[in-house]
Amino acid sequence: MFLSTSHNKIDLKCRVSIPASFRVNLEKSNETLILFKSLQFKCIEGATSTRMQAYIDAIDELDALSDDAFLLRMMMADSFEIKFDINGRVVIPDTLMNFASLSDKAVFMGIGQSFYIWSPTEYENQYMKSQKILKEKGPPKLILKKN
Amino acid sequence: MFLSTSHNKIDLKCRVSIPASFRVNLEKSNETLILFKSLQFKCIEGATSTRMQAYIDAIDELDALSDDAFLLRMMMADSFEIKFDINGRVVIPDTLMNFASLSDKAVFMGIGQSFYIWSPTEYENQYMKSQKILKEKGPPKLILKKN
DNA sequence: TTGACTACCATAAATTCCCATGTTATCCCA
DNA sequence: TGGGATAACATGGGAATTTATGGTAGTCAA
Repeated sequence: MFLSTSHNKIDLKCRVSIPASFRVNLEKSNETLILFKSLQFKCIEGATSTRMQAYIDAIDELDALSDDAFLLRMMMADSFEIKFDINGRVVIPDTLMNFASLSDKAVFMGIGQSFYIWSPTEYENQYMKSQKILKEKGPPKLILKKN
Repeated sequence: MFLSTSHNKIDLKCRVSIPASFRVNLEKSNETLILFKSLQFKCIEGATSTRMQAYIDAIDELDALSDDAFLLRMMMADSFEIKFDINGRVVIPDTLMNFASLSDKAVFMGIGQSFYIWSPTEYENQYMKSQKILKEKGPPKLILKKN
């Protein structure tokens, strides 16, 4: 489970510490980390190789000739298998730095099965948006049910 | 089941004892504790990892672009897997301290499947509110499900 | 030989672990 | 039933570890 949010620094070599709890999560399940462009947002998504496979399988379910499938494949093509240094840092590939408009700060946001890496401003926007939706529409139905 | 209410101290390191009965509850079922921002109140909610996993699984079931999925992912970002120290204390993450306006006292309130952590003043407010509703509207109609 | 990349070392700050202590609750036996 | 012994609990503090991050030296390729 990837949970919680943390703000880490990106240095001049595009190195950044992956939050310890995320790392532990990967080590526990003995998984490698994949970074790729989010399909929905202007951010990087991080997931285990297993989870990545699930995405790829989902694409196969689509009509192979459809525009959707085409777009998804193009997005997936920019995915990277990431190695850690001895201190738990990774280097974020240029392509992804640009895609997510990252410079010197990264916001790591655990969303359960995977996590997002945002630029601080983009993160702020999304957070505000969530607060607005929550105010207007209230919490998701399933939350209310289980209480 | 989490039941009863208790008032505990939060120290300078943001540590607080989880009421023993709650702890026993978690240990018995061999669960880890998750703390997160309540979607309905200005308080922290505590739940088991199993329960949280159910929410995570639910995200995949939803339309990935829907508001509900969006809110649930945000909820994960504001959730923390919490470890106990040898004395049954936990550290409350800064984000949650701020969200619930906690400083040096916490009110633990068991509500069955999960529990709330309030600041004393916020707890007082909610309690008064419940008393007022009870007076005006009378007790709630409760329909029990058959097992 | 330069530039990019990788592996490793160093350090300060934050976090975790564990021991100590007072207080409350529980037990047990007269 | 009273009261002392014992255990459980809540809380404080300090030592040890982990984490995030800066830096340097070595490696490979152009």
